[in-house]
Amino acid sequence: MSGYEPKAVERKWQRVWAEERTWEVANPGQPGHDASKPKAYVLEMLPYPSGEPHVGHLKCYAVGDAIAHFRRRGGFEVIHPMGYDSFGLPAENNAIKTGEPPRVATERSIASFRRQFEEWGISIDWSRELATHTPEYYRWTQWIFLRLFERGLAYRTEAPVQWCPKDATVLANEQVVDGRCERCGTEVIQRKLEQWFFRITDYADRLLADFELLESWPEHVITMQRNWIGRSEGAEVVFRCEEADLDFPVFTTRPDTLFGATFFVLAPEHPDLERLVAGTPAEGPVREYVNRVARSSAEERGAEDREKTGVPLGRSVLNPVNGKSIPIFVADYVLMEYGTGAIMAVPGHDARDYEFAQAFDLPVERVIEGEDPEAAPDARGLPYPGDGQMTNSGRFDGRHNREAYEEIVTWLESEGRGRPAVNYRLRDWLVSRQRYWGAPIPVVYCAQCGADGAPAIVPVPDEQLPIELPEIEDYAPQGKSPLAAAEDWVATECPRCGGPARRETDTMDTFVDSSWYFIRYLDPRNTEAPWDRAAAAHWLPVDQYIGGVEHAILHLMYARFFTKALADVGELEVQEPFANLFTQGMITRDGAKMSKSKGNVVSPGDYVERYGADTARTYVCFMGPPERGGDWADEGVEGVNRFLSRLWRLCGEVEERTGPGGTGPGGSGPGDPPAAPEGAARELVAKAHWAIDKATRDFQRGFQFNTAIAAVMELVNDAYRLKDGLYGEAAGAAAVRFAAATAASLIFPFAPHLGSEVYQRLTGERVWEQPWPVADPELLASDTVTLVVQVNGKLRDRIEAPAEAPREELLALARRSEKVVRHIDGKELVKEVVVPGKLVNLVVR
RNA sequence: GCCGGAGUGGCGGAAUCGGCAUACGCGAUCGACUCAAAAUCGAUUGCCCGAAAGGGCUUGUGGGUUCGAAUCCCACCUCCGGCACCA
Repeated sequence: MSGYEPKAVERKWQRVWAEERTWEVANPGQPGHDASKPKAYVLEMLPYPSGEPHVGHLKCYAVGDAIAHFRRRGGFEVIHPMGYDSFGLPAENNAIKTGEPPRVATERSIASFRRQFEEWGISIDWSRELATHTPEYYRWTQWIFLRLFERGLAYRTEAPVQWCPKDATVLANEQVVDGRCERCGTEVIQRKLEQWFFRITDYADRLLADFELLESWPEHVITMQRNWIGRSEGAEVVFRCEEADLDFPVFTTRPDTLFGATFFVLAPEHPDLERLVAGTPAEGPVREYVNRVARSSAEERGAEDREKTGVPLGRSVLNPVNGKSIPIFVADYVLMEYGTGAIMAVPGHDARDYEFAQAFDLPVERVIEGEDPEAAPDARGLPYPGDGQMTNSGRFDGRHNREAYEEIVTWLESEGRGRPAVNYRLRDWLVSRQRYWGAPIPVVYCAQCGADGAPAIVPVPDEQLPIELPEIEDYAPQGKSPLAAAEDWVATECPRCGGPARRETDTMDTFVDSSWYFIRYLDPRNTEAPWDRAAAAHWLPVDQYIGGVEHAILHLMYARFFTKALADVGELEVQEPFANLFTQGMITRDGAKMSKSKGNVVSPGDYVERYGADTARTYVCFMGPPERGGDWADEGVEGVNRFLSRLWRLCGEVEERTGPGGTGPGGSGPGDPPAAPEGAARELVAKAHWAIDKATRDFQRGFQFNTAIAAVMELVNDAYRLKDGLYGEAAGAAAVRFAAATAASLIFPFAPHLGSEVYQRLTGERVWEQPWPVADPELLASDTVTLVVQVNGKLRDRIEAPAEAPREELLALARRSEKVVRHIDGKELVKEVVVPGKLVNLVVR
């Protein structure tokens, strides 16, 4: 066995795994299914295939694969599939630029991803591979759309939506970041358009409540989703405008401050504005203001510290609690998207309303006693957002606001002027896109079936699915989907009346595709149904999901919504898709996010080529705790490569000095530890058991791979330190062989090729077929311990002491120490603290 | 502003229950091997004083609890992430 040449070794084992289909698992009832084992579904987020995989992919799949291997050897039947999220804008934008059809570029990229995953040696069940852009897959995406449509969970309506002018498509709220398109960074504009939505808001409460059902998710991901859903409890209160004969409901979380409402504000987009000011002197100024707001960007409007602007309407509403008439304004600090697009303004107890009142010289009234010394610019200590005794509030005066809260709402309800209400920040999920490279929405528009001049929306029957994407020439969007140009495809027959109809030309957001792929893996070749229910019931939920934290809201929330909706439709038996979630941190280079423009992109392929996949994989797991980010350092890669080479050479030396590993079965065969080791042999065998124990606990405790790998490094270091004194006798040689085989076994989840090779050479066995090793508690314990002796809490000496020594003996040992004597001599001993097996602390004065 | 997370050697990081701070890796220095270099093997490596023995200091800052604090409590500072005119 010569020097460590990863290429040949890695290819050798990859061929074995491919030929023997080592990582394939069968569904219950199929041949090859092992019903004796508990199942474990280990899944990494599927990649979006664009270009080549980057280091983020390497880390995600290296981490996931380590978990999959650990679970397999822990006795689980592990399903570990792979697929591609292959619809989406980048491929289409590339098509617009180059004329190359998106399918061609996408499939080329998929081939490249698949090749690299194989080169990395990821243990994937390739029989379950899928790609979301294939008709075999999106047929069922469309099928699910129809189930949601039947239930009223998919609907089409006109609404103000976020439009990206560059990508010429609408975006989901979640895809707008700081007023800009998440993908291309272009400022989005608001447009009023007919679009398709999924009614995710119906599930807001369940999405919140069912965090309870999750086993282990990072707390911050749950918090982010909770904030995104943004549930607030309060009341809806109706303010009446007599002059215009209009009722204005508002949402408030503070009905206890109703008596302090001194004005009223509508959002510039409020539909009743026009009616309120038509033919009045305010008409001109209001229209001008609304237009100015409409022209301003979301970014400008949302800017912090922005001065409050607005225009009075010259109209007023009645405060339902005291009948006071208060003026109406239009102002852009009120958002049409939240609540009812109208607010009651309580400047005495709300900072924003206070600012507006200052700018427009409006009265500020106190209705809650108390003050906030920091936040209050006003001499009276207003605005005061806190709690306290009510005042200026009619019959509620003197009551504590929290106590009176419900009573006020009940009273309003009895008057017909209000009711308890809950509001969410979450909006319905806008799923239609005016783009080509996505799953067509399976409905047609039929004028004949329609009424009042509006065509009817007719769903395509299941048996006509999939509605396949037509081939087209020009992928550039022109404000409507490029599909609209495929006239032959658009013109169709109404499945209901048989008359002429036109197909929907929008396609679905790619997040729809990725909201259910983890179920399709369970039965990926089914042509009769999206999945077999028994198969889904067996494998779901995903036991361990792994991916980037950037999907904390979008993908993870959509997938949760889909799972619940599909359970409601009767297709699934679980309420939550992912029982445990692990989010890996991002790898940076020179402290910066990798990007082509910065020229700091690390290509995994280069490192796999130079050092081998095992080194690259082990390195990304060794950089630091995998949930945290880390900076890529070439020196670190070399350090890991050095360690793997050391293990490799140790294996070669063991073979040379003690003969080749047998091919016999286990038992007391090669690679087993000596029966009763003594001295250095015992020390090394004990170290191996320590490493087993440490690595096992690190795996179980949140995947602390960096310290698990460090433990194996320590084992190899000790083997190097001790080996030359051990080869001479049989027990010593067996100890070295056992140490090296154990290191191979423990490193296998990270470096599967080297782990397999070394383990086989030393033991004749296939490491992945061996159960995960178990540490022998007897070898973990040692006869003596290092007793730490402190004087007044300061370390003064370390003494070897019998592990089981009683308190008195430890104290005697401590007091006898010269180094200790020096510090206690001539002083009064005040206290003696003894922690058996660990430490003695002598307190003197 | 609100909600999370984190501050430990020259660097990445470890210390899992309040008990040896700095495991492991990188880097650096020295030695062995070599004609030489690389590779490899071995030793040293928190800071300060000291020739040494030894002593003092050290986990963002300041205080507290405790025989004992990186770890618990209080106040503050800095950095990172998320949300942000959400009524």
